[in-house]
Amino acid sequence: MIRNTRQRAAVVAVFDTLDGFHSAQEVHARMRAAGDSIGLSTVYRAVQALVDDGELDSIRTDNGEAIYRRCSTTHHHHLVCRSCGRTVEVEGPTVERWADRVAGEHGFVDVKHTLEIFGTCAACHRVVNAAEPAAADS
Amino acid sequence: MIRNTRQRAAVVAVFDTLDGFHSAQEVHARMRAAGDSIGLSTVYRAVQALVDDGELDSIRTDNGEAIYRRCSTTHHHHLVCRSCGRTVEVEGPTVERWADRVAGEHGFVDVKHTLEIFGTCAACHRVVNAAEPAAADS
DNA sequence: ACCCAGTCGACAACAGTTCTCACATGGCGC
DNA sequence: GCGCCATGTGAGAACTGTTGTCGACTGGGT
Repeated sequence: MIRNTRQRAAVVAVFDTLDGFHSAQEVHARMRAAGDSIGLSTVYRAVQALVDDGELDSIRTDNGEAIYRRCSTTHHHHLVCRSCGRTVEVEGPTVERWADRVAGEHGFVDVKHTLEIFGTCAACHRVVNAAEPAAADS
Repeated sequence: MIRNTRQRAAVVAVFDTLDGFHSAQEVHARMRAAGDSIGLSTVYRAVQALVDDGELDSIRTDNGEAIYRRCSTTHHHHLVCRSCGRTVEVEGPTVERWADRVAGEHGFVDVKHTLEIFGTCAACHRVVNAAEPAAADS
């Protein structure tokens, strides 16, 4: 039997107030910061249960950390500055359709995708150029 | 300067004889099994160097392990079956253009992106359906 | 041959995740 | 409402994959 505990509800509540992907550790830190006493293990367990239930979506970051998000939130992607980390959320119906179509053509069902765009934002690009005025290396 | 060492060549050689994705640890084990004395750190370093050079392609498995494979240099994306791991390489000029355009609109330069499509391939979907003929759970 | 920067490899350190186990508690029968 | 007990909790240990450290080694330019 699955019990309805304070902690599990709290984890759900956190994801309700957040948009986008967040790691289990981040959620745990947030709850602790908010004065909510909860164990890290419990966050992991709750998050996994939620993924099992299909209420959360999980992917892995580049460094192997698992991040989760509420499924129902609007689907979007991230445009991340590789220098300062600034993130812009972008939507792309074009991409969604393309991904679904391509997957379908290969007989795949229940399709999800992850797309992250990395670049250097205008501000950081200026800085880099200033630091290396004439990049005539080697 | 990048030196041409026995170990680095050996790692490349291993990937030449393998198809599909393989973890650094697996490559290390394989080399050791083949009587090739090499350190785990060295395998990691070699593999990362190869990824930097664009000679290997890396993604993360579901449990956070990094896996690599020899990769054609042409830019493409992966359509991965979340059940059996079967991978199809797909290309999408549409997506490339979309990503560049969106990034440009936000002032980002030197843009790269990662896109992975996950789904259940036709074969695995049949198996799942067979295993749960009438999903009247609870 | 000599030099030395780049490399190697055993091992330690580290981060994220999972496991353990004693204790707490939700929910059911009463 | 009360008690039982299966289930959940939480602190910390353990585990796993990866990265860092550091003394020894070596490829290759001179």
